[in-house]
Amino acid sequence: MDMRLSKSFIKTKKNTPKDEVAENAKLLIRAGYIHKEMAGVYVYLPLGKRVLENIAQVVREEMNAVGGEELQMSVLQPKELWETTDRWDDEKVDNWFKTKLKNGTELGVGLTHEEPIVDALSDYINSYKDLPVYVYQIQSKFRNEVRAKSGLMRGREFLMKDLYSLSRDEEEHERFYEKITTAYHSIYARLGIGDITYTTVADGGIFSKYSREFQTLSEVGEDTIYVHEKNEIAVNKEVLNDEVLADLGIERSELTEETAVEVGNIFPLGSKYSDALGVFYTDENDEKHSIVMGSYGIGISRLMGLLAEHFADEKGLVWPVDVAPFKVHLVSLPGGENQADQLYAQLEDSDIETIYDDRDMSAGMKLADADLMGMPLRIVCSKRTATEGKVEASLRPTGNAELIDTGDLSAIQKLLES
RNA sequence: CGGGGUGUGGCGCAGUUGGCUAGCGCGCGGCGUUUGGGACGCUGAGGUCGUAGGUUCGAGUCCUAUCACCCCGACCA
Repeated sequence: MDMRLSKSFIKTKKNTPKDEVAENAKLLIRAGYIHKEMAGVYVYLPLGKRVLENIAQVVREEMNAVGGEELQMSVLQPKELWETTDRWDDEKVDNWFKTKLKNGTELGVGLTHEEPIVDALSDYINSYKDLPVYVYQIQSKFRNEVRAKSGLMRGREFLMKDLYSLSRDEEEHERFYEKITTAYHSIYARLGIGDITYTTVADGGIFSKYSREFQTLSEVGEDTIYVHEKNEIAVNKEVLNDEVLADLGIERSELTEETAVEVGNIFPLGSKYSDALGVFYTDENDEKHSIVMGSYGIGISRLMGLLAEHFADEKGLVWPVDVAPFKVHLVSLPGGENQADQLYAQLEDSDIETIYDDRDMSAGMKLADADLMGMPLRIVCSKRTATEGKVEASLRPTGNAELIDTGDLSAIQKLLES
């Protein structure tokens, strides 16, 4: 992909709109990653789109690894399905976006997909041989939040991965529940927040005693959790009581209070939805059984906001390598244009994704932009480096510069892996 | 949905007790000089002041309504 800044419409900004307060949105707007369409609704510009895709890809790989099959549900949903499970009423679920067909038929705009998933899969599930089934999608969700805030962290339209499991019994469900907990941790580890993300005991709703949240420590979080450092778990403030402590076999005094961002939540659903929608399976003896379900969410766009804000420094964004829209930010300064052109061609031929700042602008502005945009590795070509037959490489997190031989792609690769 | 606040060129802001042609910085176009940390000179384009009513000789400024946005709270992935 040719990504020369001189040809792209992307531009950085010095000022951010004054009505944007959340640090993640401010940074991403200034750096040219997103555009604010309205409160809680953002447009993903080319750079932002690539970040979103990269995060989604990490999630996708881990979901596939535990047997997930990706599909895409519809955003428009029929009212009847939700009436079956008594979730259509605004009294029950108050953040629906609802709309109507020309003939007056009411429709829901997807905010979650338990009912439609069960309904769609009912065509394919009859026997015990058809189970278990693990399906997921990565799709925009719409929720009519009374108050959008915190930039990408709480929008009205947001990208989410939701997986649904349909198992033969509690035991089979349990096994998958544990497996996906492990998969979630792999995801957070790959995104660079593994060490500050805790499996957290949270409210289980009506289906089970507890659900599991995945909470990442961050001052910008909306949740308060109590971390048990030794056991590497946490308890959401909402459910912190003697009973929970007893269930977990821990003491109140061992917990420390932290602020965190919910980056995932997994729920045991029992057979509420499958029963209500009349979807069962028959076993070897031709006996009818309920299907045990679970649902598993990860907010992709929220993660983007969190990562943007978490890794940023006073100069701008700092992306983890796996998430960065481009791995290398190549900058040409006067006298280094030819050297940079050549290197760009080489990088293009290899699979090292590179954004090339070939604009005719002052050095200070180009270097500041490179910092702001936050690619992991910056390479500068200038009169100085061209004369020496070297290029200057510096890693964004540290800023430490070193000279490497022109065209030494393996040195570049090595730096990216460090 | 309760409380608080803000709407003036693309962005950030100023605009006096109502007064004359609505300013400034950044950004943008042209020309020239510059070039390792957000360069400079000259020059130019761009706004019926959120919207709709009203008061007044006269409204960015006062009144009413309305819309949008932000913050705190409640709620939520």
